[in-house]
Amino acid sequence: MGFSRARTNEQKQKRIEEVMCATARLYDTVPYEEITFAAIAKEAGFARSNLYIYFTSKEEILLEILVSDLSSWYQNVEASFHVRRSYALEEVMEVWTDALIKNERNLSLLSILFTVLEKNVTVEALTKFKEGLLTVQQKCYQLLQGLFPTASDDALQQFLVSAFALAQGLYPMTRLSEVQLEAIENCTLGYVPPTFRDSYLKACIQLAQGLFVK
Amino acid sequence: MGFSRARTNEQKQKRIEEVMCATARLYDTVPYEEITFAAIAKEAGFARSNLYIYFTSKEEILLEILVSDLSSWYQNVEASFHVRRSYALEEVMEVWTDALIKNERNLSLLSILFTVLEKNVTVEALTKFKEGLLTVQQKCYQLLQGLFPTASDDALQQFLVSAFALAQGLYPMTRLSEVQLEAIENCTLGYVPPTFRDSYLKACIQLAQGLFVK
Amino acid sequence: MGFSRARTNEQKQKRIEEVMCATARLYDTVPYEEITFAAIAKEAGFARSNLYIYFTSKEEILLEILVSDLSSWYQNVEASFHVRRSYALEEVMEVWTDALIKNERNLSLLSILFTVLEKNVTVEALTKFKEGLLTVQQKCYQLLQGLFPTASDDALQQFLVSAFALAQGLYPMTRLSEVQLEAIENCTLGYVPPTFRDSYLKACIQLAQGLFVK
Amino acid sequence: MGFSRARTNEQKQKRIEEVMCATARLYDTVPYEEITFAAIAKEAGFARSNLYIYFTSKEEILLEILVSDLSSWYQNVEASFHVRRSYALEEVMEVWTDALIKNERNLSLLSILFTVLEKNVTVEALTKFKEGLLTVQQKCYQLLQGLFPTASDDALQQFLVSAFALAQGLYPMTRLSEVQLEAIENCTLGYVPPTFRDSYLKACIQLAQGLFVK
DNA sequence: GATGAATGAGTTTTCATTCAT
DNA sequence: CATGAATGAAAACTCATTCAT
Repeated sequence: MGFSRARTNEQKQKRIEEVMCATARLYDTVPYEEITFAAIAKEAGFARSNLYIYFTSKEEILLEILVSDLSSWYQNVEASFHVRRSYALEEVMEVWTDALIKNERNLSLLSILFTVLEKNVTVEALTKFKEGLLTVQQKCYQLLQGLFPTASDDALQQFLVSAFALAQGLYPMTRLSEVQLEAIENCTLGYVPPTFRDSYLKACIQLAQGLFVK
Repeated sequence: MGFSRARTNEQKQKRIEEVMCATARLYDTVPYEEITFAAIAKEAGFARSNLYIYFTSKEEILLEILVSDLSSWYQNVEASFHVRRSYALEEVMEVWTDALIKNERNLSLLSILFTVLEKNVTVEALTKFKEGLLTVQQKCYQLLQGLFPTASDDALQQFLVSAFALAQGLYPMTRLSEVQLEAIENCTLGYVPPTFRDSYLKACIQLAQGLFVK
Repeated sequence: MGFSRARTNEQKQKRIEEVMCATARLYDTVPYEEITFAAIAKEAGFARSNLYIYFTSKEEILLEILVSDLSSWYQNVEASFHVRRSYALEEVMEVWTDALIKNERNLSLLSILFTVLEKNVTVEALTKFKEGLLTVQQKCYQLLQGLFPTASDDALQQFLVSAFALAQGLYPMTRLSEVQLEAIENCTLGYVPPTFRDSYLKACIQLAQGLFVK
Repeated sequence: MGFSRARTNEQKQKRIEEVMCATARLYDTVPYEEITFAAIAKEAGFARSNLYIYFTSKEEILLEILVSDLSSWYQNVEASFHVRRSYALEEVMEVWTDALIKNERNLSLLSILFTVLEKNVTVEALTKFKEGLLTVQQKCYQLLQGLFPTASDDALQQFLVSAFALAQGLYPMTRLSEVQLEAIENCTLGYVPPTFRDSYLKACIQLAQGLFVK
């Protein structure tokens, strides 16, 4: 009962997804350090040692989740532009931003991508991830190229890098834990944490101006 | 007795600095997870249990180091502008950027500030840190106000947030480990990692344009 | 049906030999503890669980290998004496020793036979092995009897036991790992590890003197 | 209650001895693979993690035990010869053999010294052990030199190596487990396991003849 | 105040073995 | 017969933390 063996490739794929789901659920509920193979196994409902068949570290799993999140984010963005007409810069940036906000886990994972996830992973796993990441990045590039045909290649690249870096840096400033909020309240100097949508949108519009400079 | 207490406090302060130095040294040489109370104690040359008198977690120590790094960064920036004359936006941004680059540990710590450091620390320690952080931030604000007197408060705040977020997000994209570099090389799609100075400077100049919009 | 069973038995025998070969290859290349059912299965190229049909522990496999090694060693020795003439004691011992040296794995397995292999094996497997071992031993006895017709039964038995025990004890003293060699070098007291051929030959000649005592 | 902290060096030494005793007790009662840090800790009555302060592997502990056993064996042998007179070869060998038999654990550890213990140990630990081993070996050498003044250096060395190798190889042939005994009984060919004292003594006397050859 | 021995909890990892297919 | 996913158990090891001195 309860547990059928993963025999065919599809079943195996299903197992992998079960692990990813369990990990994602954990990621949404407990702090990062509490995500261990033990916790994932418990959440997924199978033996810890069984996980080793599919993954070799939690970072590997999280990278897999991130690729999937990024892909669906991109599809979201792309879908918003299928109509054949030209868009104002502000419109484009709003779509871009709102698609990001739609999947918070995506933003959250991006925030620790280079500092945590990529630092604790084998070359093989990272190569696989990068392949996926660069694919999305390239699609973004082509999409922007279509939307802003007058922009130079360099400017587009520069925008992409800045827009991602900004998202990665800004997001954790705007999603604060209880402890962080309390600490801010305790401060004598006033501080109002930024809102992601507002700050990111404004900054992106500003950065996007660079696309139209000769 | 008053004298004795002062002497004790001095000694205490000296101890604290020794711990910070040792931790900073470790941070510069070993990966983050390898910084443990055991390692710090060994590096500082005294008993592990002794550390508990001064700090309760490694994050607390790193926050302390970060405040100090940020302060000296700000002093660097400020010192560059003591002359009484007006500066071009590009000039200001270059100084700002180059001062950041001067202390890489500062950038590195900022990159994990909100995602790692602030998440594993007591309210008390975080409050103390935030107090220091906000002080520096306010000084930055005032400095920029002096340099760009026509900019609105909101625009200045928005710039500050974006500029910091960008630094935090961009830096780890540009300082890659061996594994990261190897993974990139393995990829079929080409990818050239951005340079911090170049990308950051360009983006900041772009962001700073927002200071002059009505 | 009888044919089919025969065919099955042949296949089974082939499988067994594949396992033995794979294990022997492993034994020659990796340290003992790294020889696991997982490693053997991988080396042999079939499923781990499949091994359980043929063997129940790695020691069982190694015992099988050892019997085979011992047999071929004995054949080697015997073949050297097929000529109808009498041999000097020294000559006999040289042949005996050189045949041993020819198959190092044999010596290596003998060195752990009583201490490791026989301690981790079922009675059934051990019985089967002992049967093979005693057969070889008896042939040795008869060969020596032929070569030294004046020697008493007791003396021959005593010689055989000593000669084997000596080989088992001496061999590991002469095949040292990197770590062992380094440790020896580090010692303040000088130590030159013995050479197997030289030490064994001399000792055997000495032991064989006992064959001619009344 | 029950457990005072090891503060002074003597107390620390006492702890080390407690660990060694516990390990020795285990060695006498359970098969080798069952001697783990967990088992030793349980036997010694302290926390497993505490063991890591004193030792880093069970082999290290067993080597320590072996040095101690060897030393007491040597003292035993030496003490038997304090009288100022000359001894017959047979007498010497009897003393030598009986001293060996007195400490069975010594013989048992020697039997796995080169094949098991020395293979799973750090260079540092092994160096320390070898230092001790060579010291005993040298004393043996000098003792034999005194007893057999006409023997050449080479012959003495050769004898020592052979005598030790023989002990190491012979002992496990004579101390058989239940399983081993049962397997022998099951065999169609008869086999009577040798007795250590008898076989070793005879072989040693034979080997010692080599001391008087020019 | 400083020390370092001692602890307990926890994680990672691997193995032999089973069992459904 | 053969497979390989799944399991449970256990080993090695490390860390933060406490506590007697």
